[in-house]
Amino acid sequence: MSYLLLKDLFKRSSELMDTPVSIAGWIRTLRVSKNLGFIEINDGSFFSGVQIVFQDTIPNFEAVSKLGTGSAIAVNGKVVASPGKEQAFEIAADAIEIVGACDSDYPLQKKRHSFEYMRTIAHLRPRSNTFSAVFRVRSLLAHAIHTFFQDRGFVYVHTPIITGSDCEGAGEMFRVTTLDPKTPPLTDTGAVDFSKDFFGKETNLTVSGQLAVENFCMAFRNVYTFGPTFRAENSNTPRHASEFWMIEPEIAFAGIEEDMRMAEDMTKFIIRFVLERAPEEMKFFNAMIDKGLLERLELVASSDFGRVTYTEAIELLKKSGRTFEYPVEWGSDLQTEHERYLTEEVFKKPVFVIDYPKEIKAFYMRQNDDGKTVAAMDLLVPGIGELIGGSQREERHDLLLRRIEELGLKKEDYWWYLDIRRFGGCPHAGFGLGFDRALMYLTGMTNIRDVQPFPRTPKNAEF
RNA sequence: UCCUCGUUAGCUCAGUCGGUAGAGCGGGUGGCUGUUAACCACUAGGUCGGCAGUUCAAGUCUGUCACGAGGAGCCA
Repeated sequence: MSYLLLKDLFKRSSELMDTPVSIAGWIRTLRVSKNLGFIEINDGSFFSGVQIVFQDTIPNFEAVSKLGTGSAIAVNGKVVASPGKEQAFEIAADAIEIVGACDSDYPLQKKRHSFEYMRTIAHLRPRSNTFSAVFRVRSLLAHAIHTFFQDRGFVYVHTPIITGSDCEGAGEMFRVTTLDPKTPPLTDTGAVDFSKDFFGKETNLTVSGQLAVENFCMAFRNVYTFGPTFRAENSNTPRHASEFWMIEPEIAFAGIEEDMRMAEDMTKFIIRFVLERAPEEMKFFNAMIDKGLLERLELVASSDFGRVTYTEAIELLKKSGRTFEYPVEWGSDLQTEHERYLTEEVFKKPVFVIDYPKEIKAFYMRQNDDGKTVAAMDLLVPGIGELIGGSQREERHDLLLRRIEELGLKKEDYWWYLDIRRFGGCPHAGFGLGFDRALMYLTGMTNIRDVQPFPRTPKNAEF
């Protein structure tokens, strides 16, 4: 048995007019009077649902009339022009099969629910308009990312999810172990003996694929990793989750300029890709979630991104005459309020801030000739602030080693990372983009928990 | 982790000065031949987040814990 997807029904509606079709989906709403009724079903393949009209001439009229929202049905019928105002066509049903009835305590109603409530029914929320649209766009955005890089010859690298290095340096990690927490093996000094653990050493879930992807970059030139990352930080904000996806491209024989060009091209590409392929969803977000969304995305997709050095940015902020909650001073990191001022009020478009003080950036970023700054870049965009963070990597073995020692890191932990600086090292650069945050930016959704299918946050892993 | 605000019917909320609880939607039953969050009538449904305290009396005041949301920090 094969049912037409509603996506295809809508695409081919004029050609299918007055012809028989079979469709299947879940009831969104049902209205019935004495001897005719209306059902709207949606199968998740398309933003809109389709209206089914049924008369008491179908054999199970009584049973169908009693169905509630959420029931699964299959319909044989004919595509006909609709006299109603809300839709161009509808399905005149010849037969309706009740595939799966829905208990009366189905929690999704035909009205607006709060996002907070929807999070408590994460197994059902993809059946609602907003979440249905969010998760179709999420899938599309992943497609866009892969298309952008694959079309440009990048090699997709599956960097490990379980890592043996605790040196990725980006926050608290989740430990991976098969040891019994009640009676772990102990060393002579009483510490847990991880040499007896599954991998023979301490292992964790990855917080970033960057160090691994840099190695592959030294073999394939242009690579990217796109996968889940994990942070055990107790962050309780609408922008943080304990599990999230990151995109991390890395390019060899290239520097910060090429890195920025790639970031700009990719940002514009994914926006256009989603606008073109999910116009119904994007219109819905613009109307119901975030009124300025389409205008803002069009602006970003069509403008040349600005450039400013960190030092210049500090000057601009100091001269702004604005009082910020956090003081502006060379050497301290830009706060969200500073970033938004720069991109929204000074430049009024996306802007790269480059050449940050080395003290506030990671050890692997390439030192500039001034000895004070590193070749780092952050992409700031209106409405959200930082979207992408990247850098040219330090390819000079001696300088990288010195930086590791300055920061008190253990060079033994980085032996393989340092090795690629000895065995044919070359200038290379890359960036990281939080996939879920990019999706928030594209949809106007303001909480990361509402763009992830089953979000993991502190104290929440119910689903 | 810190600060602020919340938690009352399945959902969204109201509840006055402290005096034993209300609406809309949803559910159930019935009605209706073109509906669009259909409509109309009837109806069931509550340990007011937990625990302690003040009081003759607590949904209402106090303390505390849990959970949720927003802001901050950390960051993606």
